[in-house]
Amino acid sequence: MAKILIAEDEKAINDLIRINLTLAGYECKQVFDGQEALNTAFENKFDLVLLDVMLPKLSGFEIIQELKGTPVIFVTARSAVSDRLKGLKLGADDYIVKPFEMLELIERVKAVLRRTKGETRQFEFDDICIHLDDRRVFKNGIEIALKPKEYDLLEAFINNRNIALSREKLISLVWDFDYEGDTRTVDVHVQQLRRKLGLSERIQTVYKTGYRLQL
Amino acid sequence: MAKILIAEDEKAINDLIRINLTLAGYECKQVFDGQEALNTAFENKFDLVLLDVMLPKLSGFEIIQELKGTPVIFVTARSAVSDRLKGLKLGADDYIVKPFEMLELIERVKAVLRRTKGETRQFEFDDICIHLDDRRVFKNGIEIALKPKEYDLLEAFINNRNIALSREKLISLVWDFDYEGDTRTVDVHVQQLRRKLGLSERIQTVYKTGYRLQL
DNA sequence: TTTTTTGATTACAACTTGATAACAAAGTTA
DNA sequence: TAACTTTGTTATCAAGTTGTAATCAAAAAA
Repeated sequence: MAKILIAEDEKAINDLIRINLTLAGYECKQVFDGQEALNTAFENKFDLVLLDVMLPKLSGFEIIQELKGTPVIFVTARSAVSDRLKGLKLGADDYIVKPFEMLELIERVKAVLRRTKGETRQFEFDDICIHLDDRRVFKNGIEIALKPKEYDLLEAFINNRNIALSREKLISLVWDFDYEGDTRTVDVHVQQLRRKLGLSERIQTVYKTGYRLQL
Repeated sequence: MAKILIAEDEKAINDLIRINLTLAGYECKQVFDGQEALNTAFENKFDLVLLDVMLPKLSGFEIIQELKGTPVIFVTARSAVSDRLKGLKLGADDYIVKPFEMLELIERVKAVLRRTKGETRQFEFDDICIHLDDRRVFKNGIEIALKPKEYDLLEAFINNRNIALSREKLISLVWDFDYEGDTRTVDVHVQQLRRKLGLSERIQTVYKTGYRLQL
């Protein structure tokens, strides 16, 4: 379980973050000013630091320079564009602007942890394994060469699995979204996926509607 | 346009929220105590409820348990961590602590609505569950494949349940509404629904009139 | 440039749907 | 009861939808 340091001086926000990250399964430590943040970070090894830019005593910018090696997500008040740029330059792994959706924060935390731990994103079902990072697809461990459009279509199906997607929707997801009405393009590509990956059962035709990847 | 229920006993704050959300393009309904909130929520379908924790008569905590399916943002003056945790556990979609910036509230409202838009609307009776968003029907958890017209007819019955519908009315609801007089089309489709879903009892024949879905 | 690959489109085959007809069964009236 | 009306059910087939191989222009690679 990853350990996260929350450095944020507004107690209400700090608490809210802690509650949500705890619920999401992370172990959290709260600090409320820059000096405390630095001391705590030196005493313990954290997998990630959520760092408010404007902290009492030491600013986030000053702290990040000392945190070499530890991933950081900057938390900034709205609209300070220059702050964000500065933060990223100084080595932040991501930033998030207040006020933010908790789910968004959790997604970013997950993403940074995934990235910094060198984990690869994969998606698997049946005998199919999709390496999302390098866009390669394996069936029973054997790589199946998909053409770019075919892969894009597959990813669209995965991201919208279990729901029926109209041809229009698929075109807007995979193709450059303005598109004249009536073509068989989607159909042909769907057939390719079915044939190459043996997905006849999984990619279902929804008559008069479109297609659905059923998992 | 999304409909939002504002449950907040301090009239000044309630009005302030209403004014701002109305300006932001939402349709608002104001209530000032917990009992009223619950009643109003049952009478109408809201896309979101802004729920003060400390309401007269019924607390936000008590109300949220009854509001299954409707997104909730808790509004609280307390900063007690345990309150928020309790709220999140009970299913609040987000939290906002008074005093708050109106812009922040609007941002959160937007975010929650965006997120919950994807939620599935379902209609259930007996052992039948209808997923309205993806037009799929389950009986005892097993999907029953309905043809497009069959599904349309079922939805027409659901939307007009407990009242007798003439064949003409059904045709105007389900078919492209001009239609010459005397065909057995509706009858045949009604039989399909009865057979596939075991609705012989529920879809009643009203002699000389039409059919009624009796729930 | 030439060659190769990609992928949109066409054309037609195969399949699905659902309106209708035909007749059986059930209900109504006298 | 018989005569008649209304509803239930099955089978059929035209229209509409989807599957698929072949073609060819555009893009990418050599």
